[in-house]
Amino acid sequence: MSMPTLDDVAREVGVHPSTVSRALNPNRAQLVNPETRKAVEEAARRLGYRPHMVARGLQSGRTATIGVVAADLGNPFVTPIIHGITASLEIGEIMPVIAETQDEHERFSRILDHMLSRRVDAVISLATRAGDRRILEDAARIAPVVIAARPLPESDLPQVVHDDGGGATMAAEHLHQLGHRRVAQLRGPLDVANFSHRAEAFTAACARLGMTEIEVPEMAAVPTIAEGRRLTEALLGREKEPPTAIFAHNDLMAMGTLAALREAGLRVPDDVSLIGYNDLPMMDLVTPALTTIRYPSREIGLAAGELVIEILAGEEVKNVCLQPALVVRDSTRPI
Amino acid sequence: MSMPTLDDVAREVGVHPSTVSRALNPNRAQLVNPETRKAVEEAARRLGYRPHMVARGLQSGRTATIGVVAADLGNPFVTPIIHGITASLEIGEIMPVIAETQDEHERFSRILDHMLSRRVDAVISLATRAGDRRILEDAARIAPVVIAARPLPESDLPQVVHDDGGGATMAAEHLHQLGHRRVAQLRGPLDVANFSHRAEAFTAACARLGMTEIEVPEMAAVPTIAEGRRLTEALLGREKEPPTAIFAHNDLMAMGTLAALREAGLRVPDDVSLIGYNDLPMMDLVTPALTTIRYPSREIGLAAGELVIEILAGEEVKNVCLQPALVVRDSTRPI
DNA sequence: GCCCCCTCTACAAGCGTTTGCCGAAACTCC
DNA sequence: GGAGTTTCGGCAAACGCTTGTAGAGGGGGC
Repeated sequence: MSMPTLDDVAREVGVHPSTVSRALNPNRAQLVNPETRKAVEEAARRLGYRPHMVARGLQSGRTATIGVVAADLGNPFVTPIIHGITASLEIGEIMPVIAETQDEHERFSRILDHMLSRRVDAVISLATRAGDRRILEDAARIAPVVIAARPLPESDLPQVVHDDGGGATMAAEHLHQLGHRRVAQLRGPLDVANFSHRAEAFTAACARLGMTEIEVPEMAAVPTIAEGRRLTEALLGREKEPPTAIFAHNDLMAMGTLAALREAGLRVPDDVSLIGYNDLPMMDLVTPALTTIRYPSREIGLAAGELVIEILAGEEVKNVCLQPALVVRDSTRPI
Repeated sequence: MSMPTLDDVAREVGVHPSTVSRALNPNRAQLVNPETRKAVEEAARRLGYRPHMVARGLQSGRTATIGVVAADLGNPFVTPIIHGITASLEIGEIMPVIAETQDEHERFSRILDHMLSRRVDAVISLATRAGDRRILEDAARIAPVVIAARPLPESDLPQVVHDDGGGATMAAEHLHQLGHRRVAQLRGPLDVANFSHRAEAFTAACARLGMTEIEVPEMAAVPTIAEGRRLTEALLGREKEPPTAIFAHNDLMAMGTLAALREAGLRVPDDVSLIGYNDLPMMDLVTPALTTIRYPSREIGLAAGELVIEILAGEEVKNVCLQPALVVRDSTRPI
């Protein structure tokens, strides 16, 4: 169960541990005689020596580890982001350490503490909410923090985000172009910046385009299928005449809307057009195939990983903002 | 950027670092005078002291970290498992370190090496293939290894798996009960034990129930939507008369089958019944809603995490085998 | 009043690396 | 052949923490 150390290899070869260390370190290997080096490598292989990254980390201050804070790994939206992160990190042999906040502030704080304790080389927050600003900025004084997926407005922290306002505007324009004039949006929790941006931009676009936005006073606590259903039911219950189109702040809620509309005897897109956000996997397979705004999840993850690598290399970095794209399928149609 | 250490706190209070260490360690705190302890805690808080887990890990040999090896985080099948793992690990304040093999053996081996180098306290392999037996058993001599999701047959390593044979049998029986007599299965890669078990059990059940199994000679390299489509097209191309029902080894392939059948002008379930495996999220939302065998992903993850905790606590553990369940929806119907 | 015991804290070693410094040997050059 | 340079490798400190040991001081029992 216990693994050989540098000392063991050194004893085997008959040299000093520091020599072994040098021989095995590509950057310093030219400091040792090729023959010794060969002998060391040979012995290391024979004994099955593996560097003790923990010891190295203590000495060097680097753990080749980054912390990834997600809100909820059960949400199909986050996986592709993490997938992107691990893909870009692989080159640097960095591995992500993952934790979930469940969107609870206190838990977020604990996780950040924990990660700093572990001396991760950097942290990527995918779970940022408006109220988390303080703890994130505090953490950033200890280790580099990258904000990804959910923006933190007006912050100096490096960010990898997406033009949520642009996406919501696309949605509004698409509906307008199809002739819709009475529309509604189902909002996600507004302390997640993506949703507040979407909400504002959509409302602004409605005003600009002369569409009537039917108020849906409530917003989702957690933007899930169940919440989409609930909000839709509330909307239908309140309005004598439903809107001709609904913009759901994400695809999950859109799925709930679909179910609620169906139950209310309304067909999509014949009676009501529906547009989502994110373009989750399989959204082309539901019926009707969902018109949505594509959110570049994997690319966000990739960019976040690359940003981290640049930061660790000491480079000057700039924020990244990726663009949405309208994906027209079958859930929207001309009025 | 540099954080206070035990020494800093000790200096602040005017005691020896070891006293600080004890004062801050709940298990040993009764060894120090309550007043000193109070002073220490106070100073630690004031300075923003955080224990250096790396140093502690070097000393204690424990990193409170486990390695999770997945094949591909892009596959919606694995996320719920990881979700379950992090949920169960949270209690022990253990965090998972994640890497992806992309189902490449060489990469798997590298990752395992890497994780052992990091001195993870244990490894959970979600990416096991038949050819990985050796490296896993070697690794298990260094750190506890738990096999989850994909079984490793006839191994002494602790496993958290699922009765794939039972699930495939359920599928066959369901089809038989609906009156189907000519059926086919689309197989995943057989060096992943789940698929070989499903394949064997399905074939056996067909024989037992007197159903004709139409051979699909090829199997998927990677069981994706595209592969499902490809296999289905191959099947349709070869057979003058298609089977009346198809069992796809997972839902992803089933989605591909659905598309291929539709393109060939065959309706599901009217012309061909289709049953998948896994019950991925949203499979109830596609059209037709997919009949499938539920795979308890989250529970597998939870159990794997719990198993790790027990192993680390030195307890004797036994394998876990969870049961599948038939989920009947709209893609199968009586002939 | 002496001894013993108990409570509390200090000391130091050790976990496995890395790395600056120094010395020994070998080589170069005239 | 001697001075200077290079090459190679050993030594030891340091990274921040835990923990066994030991010692100082105080209290209690007789």
